Amino acid sequence: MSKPREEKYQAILDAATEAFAEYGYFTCQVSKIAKLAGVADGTIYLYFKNKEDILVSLFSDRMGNFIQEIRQSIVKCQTTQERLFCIIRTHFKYMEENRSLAIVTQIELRQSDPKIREAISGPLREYFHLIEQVLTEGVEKQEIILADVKVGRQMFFGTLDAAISDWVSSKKPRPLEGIEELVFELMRGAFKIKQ
Amino acid sequence: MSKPREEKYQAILDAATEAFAEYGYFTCQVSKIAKLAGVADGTIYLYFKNKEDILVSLFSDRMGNFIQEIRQSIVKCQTTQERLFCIIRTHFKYMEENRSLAIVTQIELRQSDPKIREAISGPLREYFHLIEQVLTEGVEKQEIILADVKVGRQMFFGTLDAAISDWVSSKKPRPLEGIEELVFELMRGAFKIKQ
Amino acid sequence: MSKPREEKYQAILDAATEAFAEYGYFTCQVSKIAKLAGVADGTIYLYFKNKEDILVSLFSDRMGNFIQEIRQSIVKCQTTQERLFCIIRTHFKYMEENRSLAIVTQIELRQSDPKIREAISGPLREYFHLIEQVLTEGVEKQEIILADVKVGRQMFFGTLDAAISDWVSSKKPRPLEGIEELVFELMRGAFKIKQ
Amino acid sequence: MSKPREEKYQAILDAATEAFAEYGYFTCQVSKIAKLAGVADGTIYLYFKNKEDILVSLFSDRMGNFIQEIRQSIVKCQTTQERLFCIIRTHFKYMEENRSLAIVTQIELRQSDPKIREAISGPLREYFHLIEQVLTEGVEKQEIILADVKVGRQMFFGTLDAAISDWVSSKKPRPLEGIEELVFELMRGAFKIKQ
DNA sequence: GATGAATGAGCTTTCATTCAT
DNA sequence: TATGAATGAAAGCTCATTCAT
Repeated sequence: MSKPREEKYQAILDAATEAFAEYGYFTCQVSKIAKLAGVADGTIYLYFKNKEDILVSLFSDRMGNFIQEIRQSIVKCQTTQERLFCIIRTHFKYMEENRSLAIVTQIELRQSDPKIREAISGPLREYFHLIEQVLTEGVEKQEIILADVKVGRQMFFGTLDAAISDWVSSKKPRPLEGIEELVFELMRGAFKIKQ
Repeated sequence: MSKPREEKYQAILDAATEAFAEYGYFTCQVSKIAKLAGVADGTIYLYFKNKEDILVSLFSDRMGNFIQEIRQSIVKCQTTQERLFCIIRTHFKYMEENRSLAIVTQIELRQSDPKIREAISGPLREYFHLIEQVLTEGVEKQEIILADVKVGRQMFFGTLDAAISDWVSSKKPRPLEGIEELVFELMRGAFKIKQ
Repeated sequence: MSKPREEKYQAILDAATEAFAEYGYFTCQVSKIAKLAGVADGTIYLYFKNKEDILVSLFSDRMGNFIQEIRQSIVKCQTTQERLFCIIRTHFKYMEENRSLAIVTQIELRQSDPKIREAISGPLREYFHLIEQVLTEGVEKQEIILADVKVGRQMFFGTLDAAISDWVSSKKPRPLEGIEELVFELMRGAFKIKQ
Repeated sequence: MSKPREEKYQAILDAATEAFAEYGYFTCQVSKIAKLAGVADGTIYLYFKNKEDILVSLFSDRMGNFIQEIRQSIVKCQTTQERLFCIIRTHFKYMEENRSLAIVTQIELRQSDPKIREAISGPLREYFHLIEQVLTEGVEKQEIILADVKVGRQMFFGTLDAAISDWVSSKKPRPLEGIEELVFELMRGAFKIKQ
């Protein structure tokens, strides 16, 4: 993609993130995104097939980015304990820096429209898979104790997700940074990680 | 409310639960609910102010029910450990028996439309509060160790929520009943519950 | 179909005929038809699937009617000569009484949009078939001389069609009634009909 | 017009003929013509005022060509009989060699959009006039018998038009060349042309 | 002259809601 | 109370046309 094209593509995606976060996917008109992006309505359709494609692209682009960042962050970690803490920290940091994305994620992650769900599920599943890999490896290396990796992932992700959800819906949220340690402490107990 | 009126009210709410679960709130037309409930489109508006009111009523009615059931179930429990396990079991059992409600909960819990969110948040907050009460009491009685009750609740609820989410979106889910023990085992570790 | 439903259906079809005749299918907005029919835009869609369906229904309804009238008119005829004259007369009379339909026929008969063409071609082909039957019978009974029935039909129909076309596009057309004899006289020569 | 300018002008007209024939005037986007002509969308507007102007130009250019060819072909004819046969042959030959133009003619000849109709009617009327001239002269020279020249022209043109229409819409048309004689034989009878 | 990205007016269609019966 | 035909506002999307490069 050429430079200015890529820039406008990202500008529309940024605008969509903001707009979806504020109004929700269905309540948000395409014209609102266009206005926010500073382009004409029709321009949107030079970059995206339709409204749904904006949402889907938003996910693969932003979530892809997010997962990549997570991946990079754990690469230098030595132990499972470090890896888990690293994911918590990066997850919180990323969402804190991308509040609108966090909201959209919270909101649209569970769209029931099957078409949308399917399209969205890819990146999310990838993240789930990554977490499960870390857990599996931890079990193998006997760094953690865990009877069921899937349930472990559900707890791990569910906790982060619920924390974000609270943070997102709170008017005056305490910084997510402040609860990293608290969350990790719980995980340590759950996974029987030695001090 | 008179008997037959109450019955039709519930019939519409049942229909709405099914329909919202299948199509999602926005994608589901009021006429679909009407058809499923076996009433005319116009009749809906004799019982509900508008489409949004159906969703909101659905939540306060069904979630109210749910919370009441949870409350009843923990009333006979002696220890925090029992209470937590009881919540897990009842939560899973209720959702398993009301799959459509579970789906709607998953989907619409995070509506971004501020009006809807506000209306929905009531029952959910009540549930959060209940969990936090149990945790607080557990800390006070030194039955569990927990640095931050809110984060504890996030982990507790988030885990259940993520489990339901997986269960709901899976074509062939393993019964939730089967993971109660697994989930509880994690909680025991997290909250440092003695064996 | 119930009485009032049928009436409104016909009213919309009448309005569509007028509107298509005046503006052409593509240039005519659905809202114009609705206005002319005295109904709301949305009402149109209670009776027709979409804009195209209006055109298609218009054809099968009106052309069906037309062909039926032609059929009825020739039933009492004894000779091929009478039948041909009868078709000419009825064709002209019908179109003269349904000027808008005549225009729509002229205009949309040759739509290139394949979907529309296909849908429209049915009734027209039926008419062609009817003419060819009359000609074939005439040849068999030796009431006319004709080397090729299809070409004979092309001439017969083409002539009527061109006459209507002129009449339709003329501001001050001479009545079609006035040229029945002239047209028939040409046919008599072409088909070698004995005096 | 300069040489390369004229070439590009014709290239666009060629492309438009193909594209209109395939999709119809309204269904065909300007961008499709541009693509087919191998030029940018904007370039079209350096040669034509707007989409409508393409259609109109197409007609005056191509139909002008057609009529000129007809004119040239009858110039060497001695009798009305020869002239009529010559028109039939040339008409068929030209359309057979320019199938797309034939389609466009069939389709758009009867546009209801008044502006387009008016613009198109010029060349067509010229052709009508030419036919009528031949017929009038034939009557005057007593080579044909015809009560009404206009009706005569309607029959003559209508027949050719209907034949083309069939040919155009048929998947496997018999060559028009094959029906020249058949058509002429009918004309001979209609116009009482002596053998 | 040539380009093609950008524009935005205008279209078809949907669907929550109303109201005469 | 119940109905369901009718409403009409509103939204996604297309595409002829423009204009900066």
